[in-house]
Amino acid sequence: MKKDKITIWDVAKLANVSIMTVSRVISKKGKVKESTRIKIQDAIKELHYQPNVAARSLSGSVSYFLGLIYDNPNEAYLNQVLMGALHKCNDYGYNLIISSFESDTDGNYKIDKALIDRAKVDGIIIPPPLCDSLEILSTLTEANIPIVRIAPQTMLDYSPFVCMDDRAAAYEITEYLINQGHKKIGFIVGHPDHGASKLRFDGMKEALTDNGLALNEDYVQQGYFSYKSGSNCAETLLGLEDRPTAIFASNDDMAAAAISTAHKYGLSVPGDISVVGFDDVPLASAIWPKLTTIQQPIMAMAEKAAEFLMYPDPEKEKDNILDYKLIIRDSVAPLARTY
Amino acid sequence: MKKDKITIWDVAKLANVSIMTVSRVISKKGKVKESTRIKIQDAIKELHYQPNVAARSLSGSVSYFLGLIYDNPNEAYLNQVLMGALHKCNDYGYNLIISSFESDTDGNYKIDKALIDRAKVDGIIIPPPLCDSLEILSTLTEANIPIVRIAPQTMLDYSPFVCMDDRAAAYEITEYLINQGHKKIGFIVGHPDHGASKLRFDGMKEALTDNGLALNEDYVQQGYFSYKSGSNCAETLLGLEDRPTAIFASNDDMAAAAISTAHKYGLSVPGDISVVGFDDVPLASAIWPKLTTIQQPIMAMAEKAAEFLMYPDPEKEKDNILDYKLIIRDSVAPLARTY
DNA sequence: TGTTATAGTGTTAACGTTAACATTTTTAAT
DNA sequence: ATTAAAAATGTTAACGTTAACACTATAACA
Repeated sequence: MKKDKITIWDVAKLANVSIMTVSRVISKKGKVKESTRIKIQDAIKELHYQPNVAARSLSGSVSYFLGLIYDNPNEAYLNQVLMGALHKCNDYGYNLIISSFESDTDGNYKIDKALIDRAKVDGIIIPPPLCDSLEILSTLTEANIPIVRIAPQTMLDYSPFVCMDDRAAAYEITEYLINQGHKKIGFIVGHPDHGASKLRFDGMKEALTDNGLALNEDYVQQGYFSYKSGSNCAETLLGLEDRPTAIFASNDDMAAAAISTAHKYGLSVPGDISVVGFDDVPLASAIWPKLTTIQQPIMAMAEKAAEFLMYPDPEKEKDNILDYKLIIRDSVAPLARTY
Repeated sequence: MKKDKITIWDVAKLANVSIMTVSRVISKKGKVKESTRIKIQDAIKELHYQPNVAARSLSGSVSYFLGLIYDNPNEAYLNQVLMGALHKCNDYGYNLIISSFESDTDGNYKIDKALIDRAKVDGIIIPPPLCDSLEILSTLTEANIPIVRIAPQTMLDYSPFVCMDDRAAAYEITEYLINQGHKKIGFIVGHPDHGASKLRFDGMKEALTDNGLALNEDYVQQGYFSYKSGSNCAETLLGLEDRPTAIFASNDDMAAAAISTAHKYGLSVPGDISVVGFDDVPLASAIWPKLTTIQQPIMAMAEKAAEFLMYPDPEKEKDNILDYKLIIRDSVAPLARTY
């Protein structure tokens, strides 16, 4: 009694056309008279027909699969990328295949071509830090697979990408701190392998300079984007004789660590010390006080990346710098003036 | 100069057998003499041959795709499920297709059969809360798609599933609190739609009873697993004339909220009040003080679920209750005795 | 009016694999 | 040595779609 799988043939029969015409309608290629298109679309609806990906993929030049590869970045970051890509894929009838590319101890990536060959993906989305690995990029290019990178820092001419202006964002949040009266600003640098770390540091330094402030080397600590590294850096910063009145951590995890370290020292945040982060991951609003931070449009970047791959268009690809947003919450207080 | 796609034919020619024999080797079905198997496997390696999923899927009865559907559960939870499923899929040459099933305002799920029809998945992994929706389960069953549920709370006979013993875990962590001298224990209930909420509450009550303690209705607050709801409940609990000395929140997000609320009240944790959570999401160790909580084997559950789907085996499926772990960190202090 | 371009449609052969059945080879049993 | 059974391998036709080309109507022009 159960209906068998519905194929393009069933649709063709019902609409009284050939399967090729149906194919033209579903893949939006070639010309079909408006009236027949409607007839066919009605038939598709009536039968609840869904084209079979495997067949389309096998036969045609499009696989309807997009790949997303990742190394172990921040979990929340990955999640955002994932959700963004997923949404867009679902919208356009694509599927997303996710695969981890783990680096060996030397930081080299063993390229597992499985993803590539197995599913014949139409393109691959590459978030950081993978997007800055020449090894990966060249392998993919050789295999002739289109890629779109998310927030790459190097080799910007290598491929289409989407990003935000890290430098400008760091500049803005630093200036915000300065406007609140802070002059002694500690900075926790991000992971040296992530190009964004340098940009954020640059933006911060520039804001300092433009406001007539000098950079105090003691106030700069090298972190690695991890909570742990943030703790260590904050430990050093807060242990300083003449400690900063504000700390700018290059991501939220490290900022959260800084807050927690301050608490441990009996310092109130933002009463005794202000802290700002970067990224606006869920953690940022799950801690107390809630973090003032920069909201990265991570999901939007992933959506755009997916779009670029599904509908390549050199024109659109120039519109690839998305807006960040300064999110003011509770972790910064104006500096009480001291004479 | 570039080599064309390598197919089963190339392997067959190199190994000097028919394509069918090669097929038998790659899909591990049917009998092949050991010596020929080796010959073929060598050829596969030499050519870097990767079977084409689309073709296998189209031709055969196996699609090499597993589905994972989700409603918007806790982000960290989903991430764990995802990683677990992903790992196992990659290990066995499967691909994972992820799709969100959003409920409408009435809490009903509009079943989008796209996932099912489009990719012909071999099975679907269903985490909570979807795994307790009869609507979803019956649709999938009708469509004849194998499913494995993660931590379902109802209709346990409906399908294979993996879970942990929520009741026992809640019992154990409550008893831990009691052993630290706490008698006045506040409890923040989880979302009423998640069956786990009731189990955790039951475990808590049972521990109370077994230790000769009575349940104080004022100490029980209804939360919804969200940070916000945790804040509200903690607000009520801490505002009580005779406030509890410990709070057991049904998940980490709410526990984090409770800690943050305590801080806002000028209460030290765990000095003035102890807090425990449930789940051990990353947040649990990213806040200060670090949360004492129950570690759910979420990733392991997802891995097991994927395995069940890829290699169904009624025997193995009986071994489906995974171990939790009480993680003792810094958010609980023994109760100072007061006479 | 015929010619020519073009919009619209159809036919057939791939795509790379597995299912189902067919055949050959090996082993075991008399 | 003969036969039956089992093991190993091969042949062929799907699977559902699109590419490439072939064809037929319609429109546009001289």
